[in-house]
Amino acid sequence: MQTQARVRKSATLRREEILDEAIRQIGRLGYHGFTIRELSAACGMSNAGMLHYFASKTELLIAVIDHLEAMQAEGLQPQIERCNAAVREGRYAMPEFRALLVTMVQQVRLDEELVRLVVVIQAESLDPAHPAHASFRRREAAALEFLEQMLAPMVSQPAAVARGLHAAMNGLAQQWLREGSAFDVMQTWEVVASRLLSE
Amino acid sequence: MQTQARVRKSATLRREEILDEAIRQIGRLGYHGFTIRELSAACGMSNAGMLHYFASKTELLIAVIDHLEAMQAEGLQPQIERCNAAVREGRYAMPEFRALLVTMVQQVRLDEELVRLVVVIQAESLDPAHPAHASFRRREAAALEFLEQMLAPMVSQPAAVARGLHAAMNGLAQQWLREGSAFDVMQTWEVVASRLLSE
Amino acid sequence: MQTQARVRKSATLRREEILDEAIRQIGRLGYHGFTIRELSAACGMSNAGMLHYFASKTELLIAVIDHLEAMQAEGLQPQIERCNAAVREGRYAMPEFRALLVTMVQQVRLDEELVRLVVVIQAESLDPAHPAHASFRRREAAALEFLEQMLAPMVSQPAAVARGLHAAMNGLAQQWLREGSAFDVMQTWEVVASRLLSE
Amino acid sequence: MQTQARVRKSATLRREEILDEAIRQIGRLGYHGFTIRELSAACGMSNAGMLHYFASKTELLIAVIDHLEAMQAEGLQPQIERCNAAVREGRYAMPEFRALLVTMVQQVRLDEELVRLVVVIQAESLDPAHPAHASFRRREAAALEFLEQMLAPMVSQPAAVARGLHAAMNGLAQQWLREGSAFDVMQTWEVVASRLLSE
DNA sequence: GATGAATGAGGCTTCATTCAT
DNA sequence: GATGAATGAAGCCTCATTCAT
Repeated sequence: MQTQARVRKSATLRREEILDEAIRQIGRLGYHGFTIRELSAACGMSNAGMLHYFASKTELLIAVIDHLEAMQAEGLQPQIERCNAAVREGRYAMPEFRALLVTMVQQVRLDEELVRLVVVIQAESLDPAHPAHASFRRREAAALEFLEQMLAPMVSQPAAVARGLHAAMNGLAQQWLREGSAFDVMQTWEVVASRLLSE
Repeated sequence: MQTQARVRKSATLRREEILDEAIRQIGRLGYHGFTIRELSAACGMSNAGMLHYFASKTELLIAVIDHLEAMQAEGLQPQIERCNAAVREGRYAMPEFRALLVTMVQQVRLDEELVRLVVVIQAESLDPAHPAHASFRRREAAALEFLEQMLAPMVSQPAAVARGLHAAMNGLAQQWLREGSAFDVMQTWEVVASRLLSE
Repeated sequence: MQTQARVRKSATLRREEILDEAIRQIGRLGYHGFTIRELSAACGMSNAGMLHYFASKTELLIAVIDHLEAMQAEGLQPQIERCNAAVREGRYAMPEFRALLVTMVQQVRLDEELVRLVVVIQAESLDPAHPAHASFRRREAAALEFLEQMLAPMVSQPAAVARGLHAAMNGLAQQWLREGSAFDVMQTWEVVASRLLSE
Repeated sequence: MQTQARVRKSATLRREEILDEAIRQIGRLGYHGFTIRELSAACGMSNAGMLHYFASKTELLIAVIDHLEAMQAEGLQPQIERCNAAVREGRYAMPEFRALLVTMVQQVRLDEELVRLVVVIQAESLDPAHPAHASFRRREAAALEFLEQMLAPMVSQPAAVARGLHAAMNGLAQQWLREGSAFDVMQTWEVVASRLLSE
């Protein structure tokens, strides 16, 4: 009866590995559907070994969301900065804003797994009892507020357009995930965004 | 000896009751999150009694989706018919089409629980292994196809606009559910639809 | 791959069987030490089958204690009644009281397993966080109060003697359990009780 | 580069600290209920760090019991010596013996935690499979033997009185622990011991 | 001297389901 | 038509322990 070879890795590396696999599994099955057992198996470690890094299923979800938030912020920060700069300088920020919107949708193509996670948890977390409920509520409110603020000098109904952009972006991402990348998101988004922004 | 209070209800009635409660629970917790135990408890019956009507968890989900499909079709059919009629008669169907779009979004307000179910299962069923995967894929494809077909004579990029409308509708529904009906969907939709449809 | 033969018994019978075995196991290992797995195995049923009758480990303990209380009350009730009667009638209740004390200690010999349970849980439940803490506190307070009340007309320091009787009874039971019934409890108790009661 | 704050303590000191905390925790939860994790946490060290001093849970228990034995012996030795001296010198040892008994019970008040440990493990170790079973059996036998031997020239039924004293002492300690020191043990003991010893 | 990483075993409990009644 | 009894599998988590560092 031989014991499984004990692999020993650095904590940071392990955590990253785990988060990576967790994004995949939670993105596929949601918080309710994924299991620690399968996750740890996929990470090549024991059930208990996994809980050494993230003490509970919920904690894992939180960590994954934090990770996601960080990654998305990182990718968007420069462009957001450029928008804010334009506003500060009193310039008409439309070009920067459109560039930002394009970048946001590009993420869908660049990191499909991350987007899948967002789309799945977003819907699952509608339940007030869901551990990510508050977090995603805040997230959405912030996004809508930012969009509206940017749109204020550009369009006549900034609040509605902000909601429209946000809604369409998410909806398109979901279409794209469902259809197995069978259509050109970027081009579709080009059309949709143009129409929503044109007065 | 007095007759026991008649708790025995007609099968059809019971099924309807169960489906009703199932919509609520699956809409809140998804397929993975809901449990037969809680569902049957909420229906005032035993675990096994419940499975007497729907033989398995999956079968229940299927039944719920069929029910949902029927209800939504019922609500939309007249308006769809009017659209098709206009097309058949060679008329410009825009007014009928816009009326249909408005009705679709109105459902969000009229039957929140039904919409919650759709939104939640839609996202959860992105997973190819999900029991509703195929069904929702078909559903979405059909919707997009119908929209595109209707839009063909109206706008220059019918496919993209169809996707935009569909995406925005779903996205708005989700916003509305998350924010506890804190904004005016109908008005927002008015703005969004107008912009997506205007050339 | 054959499934274990499904034995089906009446609920009351099962519950009794389970309680019986639970008394044995909890009496040996305490609440912290006994496991549902072993208990259910000893009852010839599955882990989950066991929880069909008692929903949790704690609930089982409570049930066992209730059972124990009932059994002990049943055994002592007539004698207690006789004591109370003597008091009511203004008689000197010493003979009845001594008979009661003897009966109490006799239980130790008659149902060793029950006594083992009491002795073990009594000590374990000193911890305020123990699920039987409140119950055993009440139990002891009631016993002491009853004893003191009975002793009031008989001895000069009824409170202390009550405590002494109660303490000695428990301590002797424990000695008897530890030494494997290697001495004569009844006779020892005769001596101890006489000395505690004699003025 | 500054030297890390010296948390490193002498091994003996650490051991003492651990034993001290172990007395508290085992006294509260028993051998089955206490966990190495909580114990080490309370000692401000890691799980593994703890096992560096005591290689296993059982070994810890043994060490705690040895410690306990040493402490109790230390407190009682002079008085026991005085008793033995009296006997050796052919004197009537009653005064010395009664002083010893008083000292024994005084311990209950002086080191509540130690007594709690004794009371809890005493009951838990009734189980022959308990790691302290043999040890506590020996301990009790020795105590009873000593008491009986001392009592032989003093009372007519030395064996029974020895058991009575031992039983009452333990029982009173338990009452005192359960009721949160709500009564005067010393005074109660005075009464009980007097009665047990008077012919 | 002490720790973090890792594990196998097992803890309680829940789940969907079966089956006899 | 409906239920209570029962189960195997699995779920999350905790435990004592080992081992390399």
